[in-house]
Amino acid sequence: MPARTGRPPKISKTDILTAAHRVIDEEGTQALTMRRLAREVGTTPMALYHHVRDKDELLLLLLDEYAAGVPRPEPPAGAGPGERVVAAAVAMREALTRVPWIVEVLRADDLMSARALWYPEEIIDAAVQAGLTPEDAVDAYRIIWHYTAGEISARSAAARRREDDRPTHRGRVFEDLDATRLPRLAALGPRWEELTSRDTYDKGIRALVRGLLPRP
Amino acid sequence: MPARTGRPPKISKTDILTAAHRVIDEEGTQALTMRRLAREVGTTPMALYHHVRDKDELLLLLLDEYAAGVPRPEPPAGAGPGERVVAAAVAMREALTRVPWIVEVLRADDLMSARALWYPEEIIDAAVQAGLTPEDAVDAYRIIWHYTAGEISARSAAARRREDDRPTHRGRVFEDLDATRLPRLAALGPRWEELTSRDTYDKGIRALVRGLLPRP
DNA sequence: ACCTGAACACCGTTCAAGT
DNA sequence: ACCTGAACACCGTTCAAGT
Repeated sequence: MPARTGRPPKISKTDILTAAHRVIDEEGTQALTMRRLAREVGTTPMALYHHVRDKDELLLLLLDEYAAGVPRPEPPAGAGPGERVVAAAVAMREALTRVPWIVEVLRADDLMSARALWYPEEIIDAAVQAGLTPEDAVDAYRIIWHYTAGEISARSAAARRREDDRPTHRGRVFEDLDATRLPRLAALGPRWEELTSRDTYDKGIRALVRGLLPRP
Repeated sequence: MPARTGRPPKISKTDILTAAHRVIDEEGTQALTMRRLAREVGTTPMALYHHVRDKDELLLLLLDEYAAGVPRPEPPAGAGPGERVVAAAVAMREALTRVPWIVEVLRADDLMSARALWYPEEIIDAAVQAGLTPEDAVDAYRIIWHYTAGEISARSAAARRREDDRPTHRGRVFEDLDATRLPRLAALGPRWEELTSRDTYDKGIRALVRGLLPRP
């Protein structure tokens, strides 16, 4: 092993990732810029590029770091395959809910940190146990993933909307619905806000499992 | 009606929206910036702010304009409620697929152009016909919406990825899977790309309908 | 009433130079 | 080997002034 030469490092990858994590946790994904991050770790924007190729790579590293902190949970003992799928999906959603920005990074590549692949593994395995072919089990996983990603991103967008309290477009639209063209919505109108703020993830995932797995 | 006074307009809202539409169609959402749009219609960025409050309002107007072009399809004649839900969901997804950027605008506010509310109306109505309470019908619609939004945005992200052909993170991850920890994925590994490029929207929506509506 | 110009406070990234 | 400075080519938006 040759002696390390040249200028000694001032900042490390770890410094960068720690700071990035902090910024995202405190102010959300859109606050994470290379320049902001540089300020946070006390260097110039360009120093960062010596440690990561570009912003995309930074996000991937962040994702990996986060995934490392998610423990692989045990499947519920004595549960049938359907319950195993539900448990894995609920755990996956739970893990992602605290970090909805990840869904945006992930969208292009599915759940692609090697450390988080436990979720698809468990869902696919349970689906095969339930009697699906491997191909159908992959379809089932992808359908569940699409549902989960959609739910998380809708919920985090709704949370953001509640924060800035300017009147929503939705509110204005629901105030003057044409009751003859849209009778159901017009009748539900006053309760729409309340009805659509309920957490229906569980209900949806159970419906999917009922519809996707063969009846026992 | 008083005579119009002052400087005659050089550009109209319609000019702006037409140009915006063109830019998005040709180069995608991320190409639509106020400055770029100004160049396109032949003015300064600031002139635009005389016609729209800000970029968000512009996106909402664009959404509305697009929704106006989506005809209200007839529910399939003689079909049961389950088939009506499937048909409406498939039509909704079809309408959105050509304009995936809309899903991002929509995410915060559900399907909130008054002109596109036919989709939730039809889905909720069919669900009530099938025997659900209005509350359960709203849940069913939202679950279907989350699934649909997730599917569309995953698919459009995948399409974008296919365009720039640098090797994907996913590819690298799937090359060295730990077969003892993740046996199912390791076995599927070589076929993952092929298996996850299939269109499974229909399969998912049918599973949801089976799982959400009471059995006939 | 409508448009312009200059300005503010930002982005990600490249490139050449410094220690 | 690692960091810096200046620069490029962008953003959305405000504000004061012009026609």
